[in-house]
Amino acid sequence: MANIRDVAQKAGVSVATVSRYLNSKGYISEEAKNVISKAIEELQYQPSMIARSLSTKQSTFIGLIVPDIVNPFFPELARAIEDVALAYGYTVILCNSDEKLDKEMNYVKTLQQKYVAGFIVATIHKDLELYTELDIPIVAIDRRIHSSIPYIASDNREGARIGTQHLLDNGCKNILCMRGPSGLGPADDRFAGFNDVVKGKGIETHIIECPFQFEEAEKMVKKVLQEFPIDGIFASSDVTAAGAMKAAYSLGIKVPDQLQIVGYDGTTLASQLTPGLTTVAQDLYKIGATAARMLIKLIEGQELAEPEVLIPAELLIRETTRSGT
Amino acid sequence: MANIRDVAQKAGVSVATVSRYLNSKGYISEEAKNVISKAIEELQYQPSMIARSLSTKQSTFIGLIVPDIVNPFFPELARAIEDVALAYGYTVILCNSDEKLDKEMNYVKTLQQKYVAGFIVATIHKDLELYTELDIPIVAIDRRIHSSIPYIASDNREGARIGTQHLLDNGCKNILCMRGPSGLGPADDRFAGFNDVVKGKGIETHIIECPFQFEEAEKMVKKVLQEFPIDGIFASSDVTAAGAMKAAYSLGIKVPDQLQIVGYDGTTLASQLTPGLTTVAQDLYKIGATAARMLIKLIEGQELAEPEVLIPAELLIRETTRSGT
DNA sequence: ATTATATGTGTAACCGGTACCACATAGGAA
DNA sequence: TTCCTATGTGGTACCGGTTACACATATAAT
Repeated sequence: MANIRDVAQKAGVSVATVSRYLNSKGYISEEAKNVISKAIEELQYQPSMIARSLSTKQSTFIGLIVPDIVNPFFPELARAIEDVALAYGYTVILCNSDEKLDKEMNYVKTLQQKYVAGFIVATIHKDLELYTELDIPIVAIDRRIHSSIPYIASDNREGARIGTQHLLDNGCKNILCMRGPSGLGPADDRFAGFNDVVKGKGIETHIIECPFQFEEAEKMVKKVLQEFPIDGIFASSDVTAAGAMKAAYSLGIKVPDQLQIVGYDGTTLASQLTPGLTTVAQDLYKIGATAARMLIKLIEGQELAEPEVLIPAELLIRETTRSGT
Repeated sequence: MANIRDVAQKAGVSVATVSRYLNSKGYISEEAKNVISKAIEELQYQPSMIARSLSTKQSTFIGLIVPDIVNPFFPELARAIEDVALAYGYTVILCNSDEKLDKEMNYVKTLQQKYVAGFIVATIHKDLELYTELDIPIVAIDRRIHSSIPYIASDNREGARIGTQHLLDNGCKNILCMRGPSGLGPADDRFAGFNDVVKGKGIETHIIECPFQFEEAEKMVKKVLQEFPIDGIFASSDVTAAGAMKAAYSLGIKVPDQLQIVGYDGTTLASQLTPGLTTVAQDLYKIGATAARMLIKLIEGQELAEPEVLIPAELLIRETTRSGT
């Protein structure tokens, strides 16, 4: 492949001039521009980003660290990030951490060696020096890392309020809340939102703490349904809501006639279940896109208007709640 | 950050020796090893992959080009690829092509500029010079690109045979085959497998061509179910099978009592539906891991034992077919 | 004693860009 | 005329590694 010196020679100018042309920096005559662009064309020259990175100590790589891309929450996020990254000329490196600290640390180190320009991170590890002491821009998605690190997520508390209110509006009096793992920011926020709405309304509530896992959720819900006359379930993810639907089905409980269910996340899973799952949708694409835009701003040295942005959630009414039928 | 010259100076040796130490190449005395490793420790030295890449014209980046990571088929694949890449010291760059030729070309060019070591590609564009003339290793997953390019996929034809046979074994006499887009390799293979089994058995068959899309599938199936007394459906993806389940539900047709359904892919979706979807599972993780291992072999200059590997598919019997209940 | 071979180390060119600095020229201001 | 500034270009050190080559020295083989 041709290099900048080949281009310079062919065009009859110096490498400095070619470099200026490539970066639109400094003065160049129209004549030089023409002759250089022709040379580039003829040689099919493509500048080496590696050489550029070595020289400028900058790169156009963005490291994306997520727990597991297989979790249906993350692909859409990744997609959004990739889309805006591409638009700005960046490429995305995918890293699965399994929430393990050593994998995260390993990735951060490795990618620093490769001069990544910045990180977008979803992690449960808070206040880590690994992140706070990083000299590269970083933004946190879904889960807050530290007050000094910009954070983008859905407005989980408000979303949970909307979902819970929907259950109340549909006449539920005996509600099961399947909260997510306590200590996990979004799960706590959603649980708080649920409580905000339910408090002091004379509603009977049952709380169980479910991991974001289908089989586990199904089992736990089955037990509760056998014991109590539950007429509404607020699940803190679509996956666990799907587990609840299966539990109801296996007990012969009709959804939504006898039991109404609201999920959370707005993943495609919710739309593909039968009956369609009413769910509080996070605008995952928007979260991802916003995160990417914020990171790129930071990379390019701009100030952030808002160090923390919450994307509103939206209720998608389908067939597991009555007003949807 | 310290560089190799700092290390050399601190250790009292030359950069060449340090480089040899880092790459375990050539002769180095134990004494030199000790003094260098101490210097590296003290300076917290981390070699720059960028500089190394510039010099060697190699990198440890792998470009992964998929149509859309949001398609539930790809995250597991990506995950597997990422896992083995990590184990071998590579990192994965995620690219979504939307099956668009210009996006693919753009990515290939961009990543070449960044010296990626190789590509793993799922594309519908066949026989493209873009890929066949590439001077970087490349492997194709799921869809064949060209006979000269190694290919890893599930054994779609055999998988379809297994799934279809299961329907016959359960007594289906009037089967709807929801085949995927014609011209798409895996879809054609699955359709062929279906025909292999059904041919000459006196079974009534109906064929519709469905995109891999939920709503579309639901609509098309609904129409067919209203017209014909279908008792079995072979869908060529889990997503379209989910659509079929919804169509049956909306018509009051009981699954599996009146209608049995077999999906394809073995995505988590299939396990989370109610009732659980019987499906022909591709071992996506194995496909991805195999692809990554093959690519890395190529990158490292080894020969491939098999230029084409088919991973066997497996029937997961759940509740949409009768032997599963 | 001579030659071959294994072991061990250093010098410096090179990868392909960037950017600082020097230098040239032209036109306008003092 | 002299000085200043805007415009335009070139030479080259530098980024941080790799590696070919030269050059040792020690030991074994002839």
